[in-house]
Order: sequence, then structure tokens, then C-alpha cells
Amino acid sequence: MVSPTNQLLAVLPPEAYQRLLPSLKLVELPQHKILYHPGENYQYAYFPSRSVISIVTVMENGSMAEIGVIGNEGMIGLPIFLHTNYTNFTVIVQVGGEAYRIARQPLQAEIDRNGALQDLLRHYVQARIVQLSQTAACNSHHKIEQRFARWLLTVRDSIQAEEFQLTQEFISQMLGVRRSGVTVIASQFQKAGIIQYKRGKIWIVSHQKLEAACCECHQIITNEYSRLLARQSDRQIAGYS
Amino acid sequence: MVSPTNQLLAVLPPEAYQRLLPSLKLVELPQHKILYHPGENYQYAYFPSRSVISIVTVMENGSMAEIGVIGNEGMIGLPIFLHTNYTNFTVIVQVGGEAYRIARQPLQAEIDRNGALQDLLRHYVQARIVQLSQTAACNSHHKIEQRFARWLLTVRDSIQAEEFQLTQEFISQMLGVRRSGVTVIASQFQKAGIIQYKRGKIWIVSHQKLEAACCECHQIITNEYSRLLARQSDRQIAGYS
DNA sequence: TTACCTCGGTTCGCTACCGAACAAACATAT
DNA sequence: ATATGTTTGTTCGGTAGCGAACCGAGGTAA
Repeated sequence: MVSPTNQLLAVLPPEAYQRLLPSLKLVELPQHKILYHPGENYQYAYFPSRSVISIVTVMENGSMAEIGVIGNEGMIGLPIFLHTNYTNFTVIVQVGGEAYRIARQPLQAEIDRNGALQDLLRHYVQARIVQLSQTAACNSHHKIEQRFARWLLTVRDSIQAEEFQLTQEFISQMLGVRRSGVTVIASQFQKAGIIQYKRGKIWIVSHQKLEAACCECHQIITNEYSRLLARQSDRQIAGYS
Repeated sequence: MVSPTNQLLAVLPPEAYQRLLPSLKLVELPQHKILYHPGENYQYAYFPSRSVISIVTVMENGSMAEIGVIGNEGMIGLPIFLHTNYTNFTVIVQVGGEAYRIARQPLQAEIDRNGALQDLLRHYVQARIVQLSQTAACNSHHKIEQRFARWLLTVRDSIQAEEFQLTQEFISQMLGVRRSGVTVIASQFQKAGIIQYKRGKIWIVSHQKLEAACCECHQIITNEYSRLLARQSDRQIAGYS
């Protein structure tokens, strides 16, 4: 198995990475830990390597909506890059595991060099915007079945594993639907040989079948991430000038 | 009536604004004109002053979802700022009117000075992300009635007028619902003395009642825009350092 | 053992919204 | 005035998903 790491950090040029390295600390994020409450200032950014982090919003009527899933392709901490201190969303660990943590100041210092990290984060912002936009469209126009499939694929890609610790109750909150709604679909998927699950553990049996059950949204988001997060050198050849 | 202009341009310090001025051209955007097709490179940015522009995505099943509304508080052209050339969305003029247009190069040049414009756009990106996130949540959890009310308020704020040229058919596409669904709500709103409409023209009778019919989402987005787009001088006092 | 808690399976009636179709009112061009 | 297209009003059956409730199976702890 390839050494698990974060894709954003991996595409940085060696010099930039070396400058960040002393400030990066590998931490273990426990499942369901809340990294940021609404309005809380961002003191650290996180680059997940084997964890999945969700950004969610809680509405006045009490219902919840997940508005971002960040895995090893991304970073928690855009408010630092965007000079805006905080957001009104909740940031919660969805699947526990390792992440690289860095404090605000050293990250800011590297960004302020106007080099590769700044370029990379600009592209990353665009990728997140596309992810968000597609989520907005998907939420309103696709069925629970497709959204559930997409969500599983996203988690799979984020932690590069086919099995994870997740209850249907938790999944239903992320999808913003009833728990019993998830149960019905999960049971269908299990009968169809797509997944298997048992008391809070769920694993993907057939990746292909899962993709078939999914809407186009997953592919669109994946494509956008690969387009925008190619290596610096590639970008200098093919990119904008 | 105050001179109509764009709020982003208005909060720029005079020097930065003066540098942009020779490149800014006031253009008239006709209703329903498509500014960018999916994948099309951004050659111009637009700062609406009295127009409203929508960013929409069309899904494989043919349904449409609006993922952004930009009025005089915003800009079309984030892909230029983010160095990513294009998006896969469609940009269409929703309510025709004036906008300031600027070509990619002069805008990029001013951004590259690393001054006030770059700071401002960073904040603007954050505001757009919040807008998008709230839209995603709103789309899945709020009723057509509330979303319709919110949408009208957004348009009102964007062009600072109580009356606009919009068919129910067009509105239904922006909301991603059936046209007859909009008709029913519009008719209710008219009976309740909230709006009036007639063959493609619609006007707000009671702003207060409209806000009452709306979900919290409009207020949340509005608050975020005012927080982040305060004048440079204010931000230096209260802001991040 | 007993008790308790968590997780998943299943059912009930209900509501919002869909897709489709058709009709009526209005506007514009001839 | 007549014809044609646009915009809105209304209705129909159908369905996806809701909220609430209840049950049972599996795990954990005394």
C-alpha cells in the first residue's frame, strides 16, 4: 500500500514542502470530534491523510445538511487562506484517522510568499466551489439512492479503503434525510451485492455497481479535482499564463 | 436615487479604482444573454450595477439548478482570480441592465499587485462560498414557498428595485421546480398582498411580508456579505492580522 | 442471569411536489 | 379582425420522502 498522505501536500514543490514541514504535525482525529463550531476562529488548518472531515450546517428547523466532504484530496482551513477568520458552519470528523495539522501563522507565512502554495490553494478553492455547486444541484434533483451511492464513493476515495465505521443514523444526518430512508436503500444495496454492513460498519463489495447506482455528480467533482490539482510542473505546461 | 454602481468597485481604495478605471467599460446586458457556456474561457469579468446574473448548471436528466445569483454586490469572473480559465457552468443574464466589464489582463494585473483588490476578492470568494453552501442546504430543506420568497428578495437587493421583468417559467427554471408550482405560490402571494404580477412583470408590494414568508437563508447570506465586504479601512481596524 | 443501550427493520398515514395535459387570458403581427 | 405565440390558471394521478412510532437483534455491563 502506498504511504498514506495528503494530495495537496504531495503536489507542492519540494522547497515549499520543506519550509512547511517543521510546522506540520501528524495528529489522530477521533471520530465525531468537532474541529470548529460556528463562528469559532480557525487556529489550525488540517490536511487529512486517512480521515474524512465534514462541513455541515444546521438550519433553524433543526435539520442538518452536509455542504462539504474533505479527505486526503483537500484541506480544512480556507478561512485562513481567505483572510476571514471563521465561518458559520460546523466542522466535524466523519471518519477518524490521521491528518496533518498546521497552525495559522506558519501557513499564512508560506502563502504570503506568493509561490506554489498560493497557486495551489487558488485552484483548490475553485475545486471546492465546483464540489459545492454540484452538491447543491444534486441535493435538489437526485434521489436518496443516488446520493447515498455518491456519498459512499466520496468517502471511499477520501480514505482509500473499502470499509469504514459509520452508522446509518450518522449517514442519514449527512445526507439530510430520515434514518429509515437510509435503511431501506442500504438494505436494497446489500441485496444487490453492492455493499455489506453490520452494526455501524459498512463496506463496499462492488465498486463498479456502486458507480452504476450513482449520479453523474461524483464523476464531475472527481474530474474537477484532477484537472485543478495536477502537479505544479504539469500546470506550468498546460496552464494559464 | 443614488447613482447605481457596483459595491465591490465602490469599496476599492481610490488609487486601485483609478488604475482599473481605463479598462472598465459600462455595457448593457440584454436579458437571457448567455455570457459563458460550460467550458468556455473567461475573457471578461463583469461587475453588475443594475443587472442580475445567474450561474446555473444543467444536469444529465435535463433539470436545471441555479447555483449563484450575482448582482451589484458581486462579480462574474472568479475563474480569472483563481487562475482556472473556465468552469462547467452556464452564466446567463437574468435581469437585463448595466454592468461594468473588464478584460482578463488588466484585471489580472491589478490583482497581481497584491493590494486591496486581491484582499477584496479573497473576501468575496468566502462570501460566495457561504452563499453557495446556504443555497445547497436551502434547496434540500426548504419549501418552494420559502425559496421563492428568498429568490425575490435576492433579486430585489441586487438591482435595488421593487419591480422586474420575469416570467414564472423563467423563475421555475432558476428554482428548479415546475412552472405550475410557481404559479400556485405566486397566486397565493398575490392574494396575501405580498406581490403583484402580470404577464412577465412582477413587483413586490410588501417587502416586510415577503421577508416573513422567507426562510432564514436570505438573512444569513446578507449578513455574510456585509461582514466581508466592509470598506478596506474598517477591515484594517476590525480585521485579521 | 438481567438490564440496558445502540443499531437496524418495518410500518402507518401524510404532504409536497412531480409530469403531463389542457384551457383561458393576453399580446403581437398581419 | 384574425391568427399565432406567450403567459398564467387549473386539474389529474402518481410518487418520493417525511415524522413518528414500535420492534427485534446485537452488544455491553452489572
